[in-house]
Amino acid sequence: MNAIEDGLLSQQKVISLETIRVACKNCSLSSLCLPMGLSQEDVERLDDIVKRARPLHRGDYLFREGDRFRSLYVVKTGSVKTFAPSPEGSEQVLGFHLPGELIGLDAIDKDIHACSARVLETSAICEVPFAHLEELTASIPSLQHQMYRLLSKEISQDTEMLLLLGKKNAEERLAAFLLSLSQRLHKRGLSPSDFYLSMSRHEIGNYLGLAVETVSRLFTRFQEDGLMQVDRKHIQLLNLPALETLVVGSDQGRRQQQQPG
Amino acid sequence: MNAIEDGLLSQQKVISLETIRVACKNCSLSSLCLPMGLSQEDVERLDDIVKRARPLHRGDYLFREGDRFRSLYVVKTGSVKTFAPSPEGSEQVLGFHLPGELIGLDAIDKDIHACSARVLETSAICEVPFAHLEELTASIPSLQHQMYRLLSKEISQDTEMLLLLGKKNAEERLAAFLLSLSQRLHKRGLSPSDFYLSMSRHEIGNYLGLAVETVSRLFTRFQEDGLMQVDRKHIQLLNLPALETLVVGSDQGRRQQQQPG
DNA sequence: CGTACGTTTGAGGGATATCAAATGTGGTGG
DNA sequence: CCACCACATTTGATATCCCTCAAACGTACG
Repeated sequence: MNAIEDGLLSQQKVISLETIRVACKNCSLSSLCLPMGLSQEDVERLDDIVKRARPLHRGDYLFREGDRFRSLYVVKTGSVKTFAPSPEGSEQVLGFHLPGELIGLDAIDKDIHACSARVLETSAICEVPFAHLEELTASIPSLQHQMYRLLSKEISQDTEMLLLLGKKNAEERLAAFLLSLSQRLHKRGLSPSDFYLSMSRHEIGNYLGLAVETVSRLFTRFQEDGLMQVDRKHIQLLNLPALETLVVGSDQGRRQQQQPG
Repeated sequence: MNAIEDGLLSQQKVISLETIRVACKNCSLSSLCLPMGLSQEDVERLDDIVKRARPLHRGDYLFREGDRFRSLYVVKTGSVKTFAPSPEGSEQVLGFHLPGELIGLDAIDKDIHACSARVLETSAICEVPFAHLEELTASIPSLQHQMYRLLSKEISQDTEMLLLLGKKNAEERLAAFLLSLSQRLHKRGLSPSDFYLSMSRHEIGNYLGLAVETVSRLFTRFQEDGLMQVDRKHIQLLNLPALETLVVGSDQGRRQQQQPG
């Protein structure tokens, strides 16, 4: 289960690890290399279009807002944040991207990047020229389906985030954030309860729609409550079930619902 | 420009209105029927898979959360809301869908609907069986590209909404909501400044992450300020430029930004 | 015509932003 | 290696936006 995305495995027939290994010989795009039903040949075609990962460093840009859209990017190791300029200077952090995750899908429509992507720590990133990928998907139906699923999944994730920002209070938001990181790292075979944050408190707050101070206070509180151990960027989640309970909330963390017709 | 989506026309070579008319003879999916480069034959193939619009009434469900995913839906006339159950009873309104807009893209990934779609007023809705559409896109490259763009566009829209919920205050949110409706209606050839709201104040509040009372008070205030005329569900926007100014905000409507590395 | 519900308006309180300042940390240059 | 600076984080005090509670009113529908 290590380097493999849950969602991609589910609903798919079992395939040999060999197939995966070959497809990922570039460690290129675990998200894309799993479309089942690909022949060895197809897998190699997919692999061929992927540019090998080059190491990037903190602060480097994958692309900037306004750039022409050319490629998707897959995080191999490290992490990346995407953010959009809010009118007038300030920014909205749109997401943090961990190993195995795809960046740039939102730019297909306009053919221009509407957000910027910046590397948070030394990272290895693969580039997938979209034009090539698109050609390939036209001739490999299962790959096409995979692409639809990836795009659709991105929409689902945004939807979840909308729910978070629209309905959750500060406590629930931070708990959800921590659990999300935990689960995503776990999928990649890393520890779900012991990890380093590559982003600042400021960036976390921005992402969650909270002030830095609120984030800081919550970290302190969570620690006091025995939910986690915080040491600078080093995080240890001591009570995952409790965090999950927090996220669900008593459902009255904030605001109310609407009624039928 | 009437029944045609801006975004779909842009970046596309000019085509004859005839082509569009044919493709839309079902009034099926104006969002999908515009992929340029389709032969007359292709257009007919696309058209054939679309089930004709049937009239639905307020409260009818297009699908419910948990339903197996089979089709996308295109609003022909009327309006639809989508909403997801928040854990424990309450709901989060995810979106309001006006004529020409597509519903259901988020369900492709899991093959199960994660949200419900409910008709807000008597509406005509077209159904597009996704399996058929997918087959078709495999053999018509430009249609495939169109699908990618539609999915991508959905992501961009969610992203914008994230920014709204994360960074805007109540006033800015409502102004943005009104402008969004205005612009989308305008695209469909309807008045951008005079329309009826098919959703309740409650639903608007839920969607925007605000309490009903706040929405109501803001309507009152906007009216006092001469920005709009409100009579029950009937809305007249009297000062679109001023609303736009409101949306952009002085950029300090709420919260702050993060800093570089 | 009555009941239910959607909307509006008012009063008050609470969650979280904002302001301010102390402390901790990492990097730089002397 | 230390002094220094910039900045990240934490902590405290205060302000404010918006939610919550409450009630009146309007409207729709049986």
